[in-house]
Amino acid sequence: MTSPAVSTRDLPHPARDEIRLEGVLHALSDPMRLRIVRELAAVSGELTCSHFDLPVTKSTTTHHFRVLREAGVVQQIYRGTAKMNGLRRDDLDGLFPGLLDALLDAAARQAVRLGSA
Amino acid sequence: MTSPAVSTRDLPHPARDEIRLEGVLHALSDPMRLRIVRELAAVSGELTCSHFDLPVTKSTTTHHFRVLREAGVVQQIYRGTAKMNGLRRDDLDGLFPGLLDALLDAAARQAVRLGSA
DNA sequence: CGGCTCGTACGATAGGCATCGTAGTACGTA
DNA sequence: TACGTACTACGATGCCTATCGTACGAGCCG
Repeated sequence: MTSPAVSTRDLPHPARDEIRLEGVLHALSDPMRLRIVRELAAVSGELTCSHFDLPVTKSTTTHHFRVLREAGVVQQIYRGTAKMNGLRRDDLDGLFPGLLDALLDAAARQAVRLGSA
Repeated sequence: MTSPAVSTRDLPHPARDEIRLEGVLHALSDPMRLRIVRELAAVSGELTCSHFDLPVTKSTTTHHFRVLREAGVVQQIYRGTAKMNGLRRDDLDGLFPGLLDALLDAAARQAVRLGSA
């Protein structure tokens, strides 16, 4: 090896300029993925895949994370056996200022509206 | 007839409380529908279905308008043979403040980024 | 080394959906 | 009434996708 990479495996991410609004909206139109993004935004850091306790199998969870990554919503890197996930907030805010916050706020409002008394 | 309705045909719309964020995002994740919404926002009024010159057949156009209506994004009423379409801006702004503007701004920025020099 | 955990890959399946074409309905007008 | 316009309904088609199960690979630990 010539470079001390974090891991031997690396994952394809779209460049900032390749991120499409339609793709982002489609990625966020799935309840599971919207939930993942909300949790990531709440901690404003990185989380492992296994941190999320979703009501689907691990195969499906992997699929959702890939959709989010390929849409440019999250960034993923391997760290040992774990895979860390983080929101691409800088890129999204740069491309679509205010959009992510508006989406998160909308999701939070809907959660309050539907989930509580 | 007991009521002077605008038309004999009426179209089912979701009530404001029934509008779901995921549905709105899904509706807007299609390029055709995003384009329709952008045009509606630009005129801030009502437009007929036939006003839109989309690169799809009229069947498909009807389908897209129905998706937008059932998601709660647009409101439709018959006026004679024409069907008028308008954004449900008040309802969307009430449920998700700032979201629609952020989405329209994001779409405009992407259009500039992709479409012009 | 042996096993354990985390995550992936692949195939299958079932459902959704964007698109089309054709046939039909509602409304206005000559 | 007869015709034209605006939109709809329905069926077909092909693609995408959310889900699962099983088998596998990569890295840690005893």
